[in-house]
Amino acid sequence: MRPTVIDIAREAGVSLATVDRVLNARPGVRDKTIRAVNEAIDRLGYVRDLTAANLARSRSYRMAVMLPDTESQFIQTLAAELTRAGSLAAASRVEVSVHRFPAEDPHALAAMLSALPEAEVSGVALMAPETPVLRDAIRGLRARGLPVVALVSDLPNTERDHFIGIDNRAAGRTAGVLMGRYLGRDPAQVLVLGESLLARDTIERRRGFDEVMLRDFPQVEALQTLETHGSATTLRQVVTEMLVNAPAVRGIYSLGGGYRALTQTLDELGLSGKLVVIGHELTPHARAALESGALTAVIMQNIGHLARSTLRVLRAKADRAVIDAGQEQIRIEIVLRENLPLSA
Amino acid sequence: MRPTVIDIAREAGVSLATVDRVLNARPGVRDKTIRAVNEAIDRLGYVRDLTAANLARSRSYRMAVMLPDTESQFIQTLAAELTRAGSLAAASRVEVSVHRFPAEDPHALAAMLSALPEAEVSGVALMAPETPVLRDAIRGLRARGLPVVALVSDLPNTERDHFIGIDNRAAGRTAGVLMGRYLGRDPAQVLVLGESLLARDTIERRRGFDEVMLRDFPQVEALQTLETHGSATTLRQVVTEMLVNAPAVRGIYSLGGGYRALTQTLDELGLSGKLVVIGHELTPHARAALESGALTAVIMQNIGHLARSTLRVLRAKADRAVIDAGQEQIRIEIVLRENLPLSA
DNA sequence: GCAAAAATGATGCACGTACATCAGAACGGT
DNA sequence: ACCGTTCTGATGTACGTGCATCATTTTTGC
Repeated sequence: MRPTVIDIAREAGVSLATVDRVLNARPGVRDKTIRAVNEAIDRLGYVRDLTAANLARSRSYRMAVMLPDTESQFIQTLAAELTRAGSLAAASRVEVSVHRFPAEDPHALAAMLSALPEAEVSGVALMAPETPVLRDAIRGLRARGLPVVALVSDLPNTERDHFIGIDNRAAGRTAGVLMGRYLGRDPAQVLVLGESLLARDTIERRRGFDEVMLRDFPQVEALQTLETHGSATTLRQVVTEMLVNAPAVRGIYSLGGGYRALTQTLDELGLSGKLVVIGHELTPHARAALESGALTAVIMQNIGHLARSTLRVLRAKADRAVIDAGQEQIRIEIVLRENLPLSA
Repeated sequence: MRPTVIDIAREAGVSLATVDRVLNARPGVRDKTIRAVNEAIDRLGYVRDLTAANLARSRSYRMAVMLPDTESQFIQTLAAELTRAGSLAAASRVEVSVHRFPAEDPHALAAMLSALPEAEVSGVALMAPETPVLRDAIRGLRARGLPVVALVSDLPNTERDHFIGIDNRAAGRTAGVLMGRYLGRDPAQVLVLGESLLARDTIERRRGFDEVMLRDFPQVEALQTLETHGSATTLRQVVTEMLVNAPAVRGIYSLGGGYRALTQTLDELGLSGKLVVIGHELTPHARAALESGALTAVIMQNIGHLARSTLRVLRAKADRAVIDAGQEQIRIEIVLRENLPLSA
């Protein structure tokens, strides 16, 4: 049988109340006694039963997740996965509420954060660009004792407890090295597409991509980022124009999504499968394009993992428990047709 | 507040005992009453609190894992990760015992399996080649009500409940496509190294590799697998001999580990960084070789994930709970220097 | 050596469910 | 309407820990 607190008390020659005080770091215990209890714990190999502990605490966790109201495939999937992870975690007393804020309005987000019902929320995850207002809002949350984690895009200069996501610069480097090696030794040009030049993740990826290109593949010229503003028409227009006028273009690097418009355009130009095309995020269209050969590789982060990790980390932070770094690290995954995951 | 069984009883107009009978599918409840209770459950959105349930059941799980006694880096890491995952899971009443069996003796494994203390074990995971004896042993375990999962290498023709690992053929294809594209359009030869030609995973990888090579890269010739028997001396000998005599060799595909001897040999020949070298499993030596450029890419499965997944799946099976397929799928990961994970 | 302060003990309820027992109610068949 | 069977209710204990209260002991400061 597993030892319980009662066994510890007997072994250490103290009362149950004292063991409890030691276990929960409550005041009013002499150092000597603390040591005696800890030694008993070690001797018996006691491991606190979390299920019982949580039950007794009758603690439940409500995690608030703030996402921009952008309607990109990525955000939508993330929201869905968070909700799904939340419904599975309901059995462990974790509830998730996903909130959306106007993407371009940091003040609105800050207002939402300070309006969170203090007593009912035990953790906050947010995906937002770093602004002074947000920094203050996060400091306010932390002051109220709430753990805060940055999601997808880091907030390095704030007091966030943790970052859950990938290093986008490294992701860009990864895309770069694949592009460079796939293109080979001959001189070539690469088209770079981005929805918006302002998004931090896009900038970071581009920076990583260029870094590798300049260092390892001087024969490849990465052209200036073409902005599509998320519009299929714009994308088709700029891509067509570039490809018709620049025959040296042998690769396309898409910093974001927009696979449908891109593959369609390539198809129309009769170039499907003839260029090295690398993008980010494995959307359903990206899957199809990988399978057909229109898309060469996708750099992705596992969104389901992202969602589960968020809940686990927030919970661990709320409990002041340790985090399994290995489990929570989000990998920069390279997806080819050959290693396509079976499901989303 | 979350509804509890008491709320359900009140809502359905029945007693707590009846709700309990319905929840746990115990006999002695009329269909009509069952329906009434289930409707109340739906109306209130009741979710059974697993922590309380398990506590009350005072249920604990002992999972037995059977691994071959091979001393490869991979197996050792797997064993370590399983133990680690087990110590973390101890807080949730899960215990893990890792057993080793003589790699070449299926009868010994079968004997160990049938000797498992029936009442004290609630799940079995095993990594072993499929043999008739093993098939029978697994059938025996299942008959005793124990869930059985295959680990790393599948046992498709047995009654195992689940397989946790990657499709090695797809992993071989992934290595193949990287090799082919990295080598470019010029004719080239590829050296293929394997520790043993008998291991099922090795065979599958080789098959996947050849499949892609023949289909997509006819200009590349994959040479016959050179057997190293896990010996550094043999490896050095065969690799040196081949590389000196065959100047057309521009790539090396290592079906298993043995990175240290390989990079050392390449170094001696002054070929470090000049060939496309692709291998499997991210050992500490592989990390170093990736960082130095001696190794081009590694195809891996996340061993920590493997271990955690094993425990989660066994537990879910023991509880007859549903499995989150997305979370349990082990990915075929491509690791380059650019997307090296921070830790193991 | 005494009072005040600090440390410890004893105890009991709470958390949400599992499970067992026994009494009593509703049911179906004759 | 009677009986036996099948359902249902009422109740209590248990699981391992959290947490609070109050009594008691030990330590500390002077």
